[in-house]
Amino acid sequence: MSETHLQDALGTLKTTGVRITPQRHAILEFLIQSMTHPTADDIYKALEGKFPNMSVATVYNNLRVFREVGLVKELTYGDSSSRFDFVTNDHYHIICECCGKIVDFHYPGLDEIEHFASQVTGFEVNAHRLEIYGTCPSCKVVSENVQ
Amino acid sequence: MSETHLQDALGTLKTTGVRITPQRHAILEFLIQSMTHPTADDIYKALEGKFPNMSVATVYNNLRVFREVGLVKELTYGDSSSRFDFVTNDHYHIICECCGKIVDFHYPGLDEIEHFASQVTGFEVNAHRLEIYGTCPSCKVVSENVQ
DNA sequence: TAAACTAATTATAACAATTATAAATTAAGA
DNA sequence: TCTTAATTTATAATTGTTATAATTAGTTTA
Repeated sequence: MSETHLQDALGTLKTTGVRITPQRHAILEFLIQSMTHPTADDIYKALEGKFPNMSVATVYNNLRVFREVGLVKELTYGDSSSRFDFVTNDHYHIICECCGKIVDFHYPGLDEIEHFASQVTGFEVNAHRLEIYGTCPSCKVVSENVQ
Repeated sequence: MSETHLQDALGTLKTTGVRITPQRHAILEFLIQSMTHPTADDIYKALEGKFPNMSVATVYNNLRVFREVGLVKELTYGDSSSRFDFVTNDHYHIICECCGKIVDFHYPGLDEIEHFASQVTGFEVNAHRLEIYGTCPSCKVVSENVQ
């Protein structure tokens, strides 16, 4: 399954005329198999072993390229650094305010609110972003024990 | 109306034991009357005339204080710097991907999706964040003329 | 009202994420 | 294989934000 994702992604690069370098291959592979929505630095560190000479700039450059061709989504939260998410089918994120964990969940599109906003503001709507914030099960346990 | 907001905000500061300084007064005033969701630097520049000696740190410190007492919301988008929004009643934002304009609109809460996410993930839900992206009316006109 | 205490401001330096630059390298088509 | 333009690397620069320490100013208490 993730193998198919990788093949699809490489196909996308080919058709959009983006060269497939070993670094790009590795970054994509890591993003696909990673369930943790890594930061640029996470990716850099994870690939240090395979590419001892890789520059941080390469990671940033390629994440931008991937974003531009629609393979990757950039998630910006309050904290300093962006997180990157390989785009598969549409899903939303729920984020633990205690430990920062991000969990995916699926939900039918919010067409209604998009339509409403478009009516009210006169904008032409393209997309939306939704996140839910709360406390994950394991942090809940911890906070109960503290009390 | 915005006068009331200011009074309410000052009241909140008083009850939470946060000192009301001229700088804080001015930052709040600016945030309330501003319809543009300014960055910290916008605020700093706007108050330069009134407070020639004010430090950027003061702006950041106070925005953090305001956020902590719930007067202000920090909005982080892809671009480098955060934007700050005086919290009135609940509203959402629609953002123009062309010119960056942010427009408020009201919509009933999305309790259903919060509840759903909570069920599916086991999180305890606190809040959510929703933004709509699109093209604002004036940018639409421009892009039509270009074609 | 004055003194004392504490919080806030200022100026500055430090930091960290990201981007720009230029030289060296390399993927991919002819 | 050769050529060319894209990519990588190494490094420096930039920028938003935070930390620090000294100064200033609100607030409380006597």
